[in-house]
Amino acid sequence: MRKKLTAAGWKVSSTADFLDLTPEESAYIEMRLKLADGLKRRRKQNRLTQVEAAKLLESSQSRVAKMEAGDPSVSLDLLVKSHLALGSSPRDVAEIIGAKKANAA
Amino acid sequence: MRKKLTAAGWKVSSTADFLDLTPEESAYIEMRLKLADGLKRRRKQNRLTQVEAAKLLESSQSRVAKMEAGDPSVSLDLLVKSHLALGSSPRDVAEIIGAKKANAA
DNA sequence: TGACAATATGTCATATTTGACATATGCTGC
DNA sequence: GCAGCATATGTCAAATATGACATATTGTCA
Repeated sequence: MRKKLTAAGWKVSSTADFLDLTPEESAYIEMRLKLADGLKRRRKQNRLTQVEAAKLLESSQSRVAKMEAGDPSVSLDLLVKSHLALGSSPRDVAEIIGAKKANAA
Repeated sequence: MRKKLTAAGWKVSSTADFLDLTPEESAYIEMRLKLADGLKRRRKQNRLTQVEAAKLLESSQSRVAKMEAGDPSVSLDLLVKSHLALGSSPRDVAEIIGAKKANAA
């Protein structure tokens, strides 16, 4: 599997090498990836499966998977709302966005 | 004019008294209002009119007005993208979100 | 190996968001 | 008063996001 993340749809490694994106575009995508990552961590903290989380969020397992993958079909709105619904405070969200990197481990 | 903000569409005073919203809902709305407010400040720092900002953002004056008003028809995506396009860094965005209040003056 | 749970991926009808436009209101200086 | 800008509000067709569903992949435990 290696370090081939290529976060779905955008072909972006969360490390650095973007394609030909403007700084704003990469900043935007990095923010999304950080939120996506954070969401997965938050769900696991709560010891929920994607199915259970989906129920809480009144959504579907597939969409939760897409959220956590940073899929382009997921909006910032949904990412942030999901964070709040899973117990993140606005300050938590701010910290996730402001943090240095999004790497998973 | 007084302190009657009632941020468009949602009937929310940015001070405190929401209607019957869940904590997550009010947190979400507060985040939006902070970003909306911050966007107006950012635009003014850059000494742009809404028309000029709209050109930069490849949008329209009316939408810029709605963004700054925190209109429900504006998504978090658009608010954040606009911030980045007007020169805010992700850290700036994080600070705006994490800040205590959104009051205008 | 197989069975089972968790997660991922693809598609689609519906719902929401978009830029654009018209038009209204406000705000200065005359 | 009335130009002239700047900002606000309402509407709409086109674009995008949504939950739901089917199906595929990936574990993991025996």
